Amino acid sequence: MTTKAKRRYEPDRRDRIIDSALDVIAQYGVAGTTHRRVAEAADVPLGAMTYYFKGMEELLQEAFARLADTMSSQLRTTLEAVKTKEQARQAIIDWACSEMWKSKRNLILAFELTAFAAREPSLRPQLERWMGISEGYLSQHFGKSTAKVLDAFVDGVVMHNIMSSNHITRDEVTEFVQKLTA
Amino acid sequence: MTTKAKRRYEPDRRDRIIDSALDVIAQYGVAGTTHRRVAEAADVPLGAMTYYFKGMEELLQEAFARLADTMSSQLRTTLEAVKTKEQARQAIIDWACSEMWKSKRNLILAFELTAFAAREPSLRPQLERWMGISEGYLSQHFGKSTAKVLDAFVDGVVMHNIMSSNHITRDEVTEFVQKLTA
Amino acid sequence: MTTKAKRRYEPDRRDRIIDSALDVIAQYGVAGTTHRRVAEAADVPLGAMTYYFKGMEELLQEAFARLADTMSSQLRTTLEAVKTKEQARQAIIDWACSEMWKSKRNLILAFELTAFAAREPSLRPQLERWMGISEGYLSQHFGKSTAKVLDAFVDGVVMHNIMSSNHITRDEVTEFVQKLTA
Amino acid sequence: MTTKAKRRYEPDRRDRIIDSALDVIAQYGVAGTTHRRVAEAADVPLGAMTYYFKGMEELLQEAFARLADTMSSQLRTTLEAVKTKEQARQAIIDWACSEMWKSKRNLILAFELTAFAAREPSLRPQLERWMGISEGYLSQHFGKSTAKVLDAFVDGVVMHNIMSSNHITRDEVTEFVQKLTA
DNA sequence: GATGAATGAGGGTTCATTCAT
DNA sequence: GATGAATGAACCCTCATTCAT
Repeated sequence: MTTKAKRRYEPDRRDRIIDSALDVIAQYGVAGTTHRRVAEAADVPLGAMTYYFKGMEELLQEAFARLADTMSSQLRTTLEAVKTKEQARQAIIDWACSEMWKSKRNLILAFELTAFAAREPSLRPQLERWMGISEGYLSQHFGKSTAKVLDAFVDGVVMHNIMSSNHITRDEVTEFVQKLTA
Repeated sequence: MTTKAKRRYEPDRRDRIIDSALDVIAQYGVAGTTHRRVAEAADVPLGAMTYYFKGMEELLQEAFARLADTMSSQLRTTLEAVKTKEQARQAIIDWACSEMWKSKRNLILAFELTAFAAREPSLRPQLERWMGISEGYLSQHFGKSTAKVLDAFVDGVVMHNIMSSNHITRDEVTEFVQKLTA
Repeated sequence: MTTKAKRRYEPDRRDRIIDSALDVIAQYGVAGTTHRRVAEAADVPLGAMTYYFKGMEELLQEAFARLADTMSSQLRTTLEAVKTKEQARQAIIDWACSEMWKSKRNLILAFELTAFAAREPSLRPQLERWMGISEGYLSQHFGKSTAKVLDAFVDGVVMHNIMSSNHITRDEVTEFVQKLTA
Repeated sequence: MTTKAKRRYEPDRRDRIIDSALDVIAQYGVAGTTHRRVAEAADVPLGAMTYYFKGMEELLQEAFARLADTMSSQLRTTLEAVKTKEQARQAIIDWACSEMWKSKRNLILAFELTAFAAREPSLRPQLERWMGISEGYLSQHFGKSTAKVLDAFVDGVVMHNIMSSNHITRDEVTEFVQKLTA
């Protein structure tokens, strides 16, 4: 009878909380992320926060872990269909210019994650694995050096395009990927 | 015997506080940066924090402004002696492999800054100016596209080398800078 | 042995806090009323203050609202049994010489309230309602002018008797109420 | 050469500070009266506050003392020309309806003062003297009882007229003063 | 299992006051 | 004498966390 329906039998509350945590981090930064804000964003009672997570730390770690997972799998999806060197070039260009980076949300999260991971050793493996993905795929088609460098190049382009208003176009990316992999 | 010395008439305390703030940010992140921690790091009384700065916001902004300034001027120093295209190549390689990035401190700060600036529009200009420096110098020797891309490449290398344990060597950087600027 | 008892599930804590707030205001003035002092007076943890009240402002407003309520209802009790003009005279005299004003507490609070209300428009309605009560009752037995004036007279007597040591006696009050209502 | 002229040889700075203190009290209440606000209102350096006054307490006391003085002397001026009983009646009516009470400033100050004096015994004598003034003059023309009561009546009228929007008119005051002094 | 009322540590900030100049 | 830079105590308030239900 009350306006606020009781909320029971909700299997993936934990998941929803994690997603909401990422939203809150994107909006307020890790600095401004509080149990209260996340609870409200996820529409769960405050008590649920420490019921599902041992503490703020655990929540942040899981949130960033999920972020890394999500991005990794997107990247993987882009890369795993690759058969030829030319497809590899195309895939890496696609990724650099992906829609994913059009919204600032993901990049902000990536920066927050990076800064956070630098202080939270437990996140390092996840981060390294993520960063290793493209190298893994790329090294099937190019040398190891080229793979590393291509990877770094893409990261740089993404960062550059978000931070600066002087964008690098798809054509420019294409041109230089050609040069790097000639 | 370390009694609390009276501490008056100390010029450039403001400066010391800003430096300490950067130290604290590097260690605890913006999230964990508090007046109390900074005050202790700078060895000034708590009251000094809001005496010298209108509030936490102002302190963070000035800290990041200084960071941007410091890095900018280092970068400028590296680049301004450049006369020939070959020197430009060398300078950019030097910068990518600079000692500056050996300590995680600066990179962590750069990430915190970036994430913070994304939410603090007042920091954007400073950040953009910083990011534009190398492009400015590089475009005197290469085309505009190449300048942008070189810049992104260097950022990517730096980031890659900090985040991943699979480092890109100086030789590799050199090789690919050659290719990009051929 | 006065260890700090655990103190949960205590109904009407909010009420006790409000009462304690009035005590503190009476003793230290609004100027000297702090969360800490009230918390100690009410024997509740400091955190309870802003848990039960959005802020100091809300606490003060509720405290003064209660004061007005309490006094209003006492006044009403005194007046509502009145049937005849003579009873009305008696009631107003009773009120002027009421025990309520023997303790300075209530008068001090009344002054603090008045001064506070002058700057806090949200309290005005409550204050006006309070001031209108006796007029309402009195005007059933005397003219409107007389009601207003009787009201003012009583307020003046009360104030005078608290502030000055040269008291107005009950007999004197009686005599002049007779003259005013003759 | 600076825009802010040095301020020297200013004989009555202390006085100006006291006046400004009353302004600040009227605007913010004793609760909101700080050295900084008074210093700004008086346009004196902050350091002057504790140079001229031992502390906030002393400042408040002197401010309220001056308030009492000012009001007393105005009252005295109104009353001292009185020769006949009729003039005394007129004078007291004038005072009750005086312009002084038209501005809320003075009444607010009076309330703040009263509340403050109740807690600051050192102000009591001043307050009693003030309250005794009109009685002194009035008792030359009426009986002691009547004098006391007239005094209280006037105070009540003033208070009523400020606090309530249901004003007592001059005619009504006149009518009841006649009754009280018949 | 799940909740939300309750707590107290610690946050940013203000301010009366001190004291070297 | 007069100042204002400097201090630290105390302010209000937020929040992660606990625990009785």
